[in-house]
Amino acid sequence: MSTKKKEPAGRRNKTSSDLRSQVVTVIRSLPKGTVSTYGAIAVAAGWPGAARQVVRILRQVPGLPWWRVVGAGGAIKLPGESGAEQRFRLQMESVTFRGVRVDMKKHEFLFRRLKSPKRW
DNA sequence: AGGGTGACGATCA
DNA sequence: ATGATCGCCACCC
Repeated sequence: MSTKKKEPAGRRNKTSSDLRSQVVTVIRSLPKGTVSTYGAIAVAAGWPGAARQVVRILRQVPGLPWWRVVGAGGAIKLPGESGAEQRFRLQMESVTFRGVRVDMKKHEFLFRRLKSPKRW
């Protein structure tokens, strides 16, 4: 074994395409009338801390229910017209707001045990 | 190689 | 609640 490279521990070494497909799957699993956050999706996809990548994927992959993904606390992060459209689409799915943010108490989709004791 | 960017997120003033 | 800062990650000059 010559020059064996060590991978930084703790970091996912899977290719971005793997993670990307997982993120896509997670996003597509969001039921109508529910929402999730960039960060939560990253965690659910096994990619904690990669909220920004979730955004990138969201923009790059067509056909995803992008409007069901909001910022932490239910904030609409999309600027301008796009943000208005997102809110409109959500309200169309009976998602309610509390001021400028989604009422997460009622609509946030909880993925299977993001944290919590054993068993996922 | 080096630096800038973003639909982020948590923390602090 | 608002704005600044810092940490994070992949992508694009």
